Amino acid sequence: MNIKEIARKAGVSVATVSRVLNHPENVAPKTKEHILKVMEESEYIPNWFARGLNFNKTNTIGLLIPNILNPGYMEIAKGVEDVAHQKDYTTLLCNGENELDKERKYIDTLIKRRIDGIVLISSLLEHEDIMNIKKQEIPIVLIGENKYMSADVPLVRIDCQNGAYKAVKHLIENKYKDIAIIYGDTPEQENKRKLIGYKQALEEEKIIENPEYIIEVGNNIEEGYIAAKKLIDLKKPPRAIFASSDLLAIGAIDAMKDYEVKVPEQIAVIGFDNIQMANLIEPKLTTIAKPMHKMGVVGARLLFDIMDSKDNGDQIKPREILLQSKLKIRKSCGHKERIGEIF
Amino acid sequence: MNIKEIARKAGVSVATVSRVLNHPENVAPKTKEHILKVMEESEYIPNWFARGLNFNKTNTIGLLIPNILNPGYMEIAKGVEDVAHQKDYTTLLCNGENELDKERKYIDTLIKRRIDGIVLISSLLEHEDIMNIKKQEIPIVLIGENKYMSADVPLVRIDCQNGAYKAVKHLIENKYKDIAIIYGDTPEQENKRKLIGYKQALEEEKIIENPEYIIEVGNNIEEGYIAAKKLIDLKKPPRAIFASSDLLAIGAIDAMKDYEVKVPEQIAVIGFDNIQMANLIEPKLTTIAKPMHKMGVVGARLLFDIMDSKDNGDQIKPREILLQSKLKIRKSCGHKERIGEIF
DNA sequence: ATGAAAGCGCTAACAG
DNA sequence: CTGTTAGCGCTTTCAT
Repeated sequence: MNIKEIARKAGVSVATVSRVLNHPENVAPKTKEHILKVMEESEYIPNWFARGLNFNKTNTIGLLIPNILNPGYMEIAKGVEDVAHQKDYTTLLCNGENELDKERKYIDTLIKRRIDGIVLISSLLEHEDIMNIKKQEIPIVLIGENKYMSADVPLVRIDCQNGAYKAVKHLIENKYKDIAIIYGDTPEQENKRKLIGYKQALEEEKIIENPEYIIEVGNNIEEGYIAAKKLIDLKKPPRAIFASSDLLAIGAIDAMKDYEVKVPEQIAVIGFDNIQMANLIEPKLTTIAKPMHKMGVVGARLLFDIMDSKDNGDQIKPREILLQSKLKIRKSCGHKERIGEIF
Repeated sequence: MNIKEIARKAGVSVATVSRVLNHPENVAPKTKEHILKVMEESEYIPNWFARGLNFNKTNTIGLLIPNILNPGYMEIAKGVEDVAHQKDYTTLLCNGENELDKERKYIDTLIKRRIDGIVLISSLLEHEDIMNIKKQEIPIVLIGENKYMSADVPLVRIDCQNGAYKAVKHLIENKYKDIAIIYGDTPEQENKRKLIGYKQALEEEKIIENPEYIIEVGNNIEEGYIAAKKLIDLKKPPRAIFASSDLLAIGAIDAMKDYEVKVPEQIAVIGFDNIQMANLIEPKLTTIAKPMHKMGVVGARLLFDIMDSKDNGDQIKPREILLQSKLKIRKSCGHKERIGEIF
């Protein structure tokens, strides 16, 4: 069933049929009605390719994420999708699986399919890959700390420094002074920022940094465990630990359990990320929550802004949008207040 | 950059260029090399729409799932994606959000985009929706218990009856006899099957059913809690509970904690689904694990089979594929053996 | 082995 | 307000 047949059945020209599809205001109401009815009856669906060939637009954006099984990333993805869906765009979700090759292959696919824009979440792509995309004149925005970063690509990210600062401040407000940090996220940039935030908070309170209290590790539960063990074994162990990720914090708490150090009575632990698990372990983990969904929403909006301005031919300069994280008070820092929880 | 320009640059006709893309064996090696080089230099990317317009094929399948934030569904999705990706197909992931309207809208989008096949996971779609898809001659397969089910649409699902049977058998093997069931998943079909499996196991062991031990509820933590409370309060409480979902089991365990009933010492609890949380609560939940990823893989393979046979013009009759679940022994049933866990 | 040309289904400029 | 027609970029017969 194609436009020609509809035209024939309706006794009009293909142009008129096409018009009711694209500029219905330019068609006489009566003819329009009639054609619409014929379309309905014939269950006509305009050929996607033929339209695309004319418009050169797919109404599709590509979204590359590192891991679709990670609910955190999917929250961002949902944010992107929500915006896209509302604008009648379809989202092509690509699972890079944290492998550069896979990511590259997906980008190729996206370019081949002539998607209208790309959102990259924490991707491993390098300068040349990004340049490839830009060469195709495909609007692009990065969400989260990507491996490649520069001022010429728009970026939405979390203010990790401030997040870390807030975390440590919270510890201090709860009368902890001997505060250690276990840090070591990928990517590097975030690490540094968190460390800076930590130092900033200490400094502000005139607490002198203790190098023994600063431990850099890889980002997983095991290393959190090991690091915490080290801290416990110090001559003068800290009274509180700021872990730069919930995974590390969970590892740390695990170590405390094994060595019978009470959390938070003897040592307080605060994490970062607010992963689901944080609310399930005992004691429930106080942590810094990142606005994942919002990142997606803001990133997608930014992308659409760029796409629009590209359509209008005006130049838009790449922006960096900084989103703030939020302190989520639970039990692991012994604070009196508590957020209401499900069970 | 289009085929015409390449032809001009290479000093050949567009037909020849097109041939090196589609039937390279029909082009003289030398010309081929040359054209390939020109393409490379010009960074030529064939127009997706123009090709589609000729081939009438998108190399894309649609995948509708109820909730992208649910890692369980995403595991299935990953299975589908893995197969598709390997076959050089792109997957369009649609987040139905458990709303019929949204699902319908997505299906429309998919049909409009002329995707080559559809995988539906636990969808709410009804008979007429499915018929709509079939009318377009789009191959389709269902994964999991969908609202609409009939023998004329291929289906991949879990053998819930056997899963329930295995769960109850496990309890019996651990010397429990007074076994209650709390059941109430969506969708209905699964419920029934689990109840049947439960009864089957009891019967086999000549255990007489106690109607007080059979409680039907909605599928959430709270109702699990309430149901467990009821069971505790019985004159003769059960010694073990089979919950038809981990959510219910977790609610039940929660109730036990509140009313100081020891799990598994006083009452054993077994769940169903093996959600992530099952491994995080205390005591770790023994449960029935469904092969989610495999469901996706098998479903996708089935879809590609159908698509292939459609291309070849041969008829394939709809099949139902039944996948088995697996007992995951942890702590909540007091079994001696234990599966090794991460921490 | 290669080229000319028709056609895939639709849109839009142009003419009326 | 509507019809005619020239493309959009590519594939594929049919010649040569």
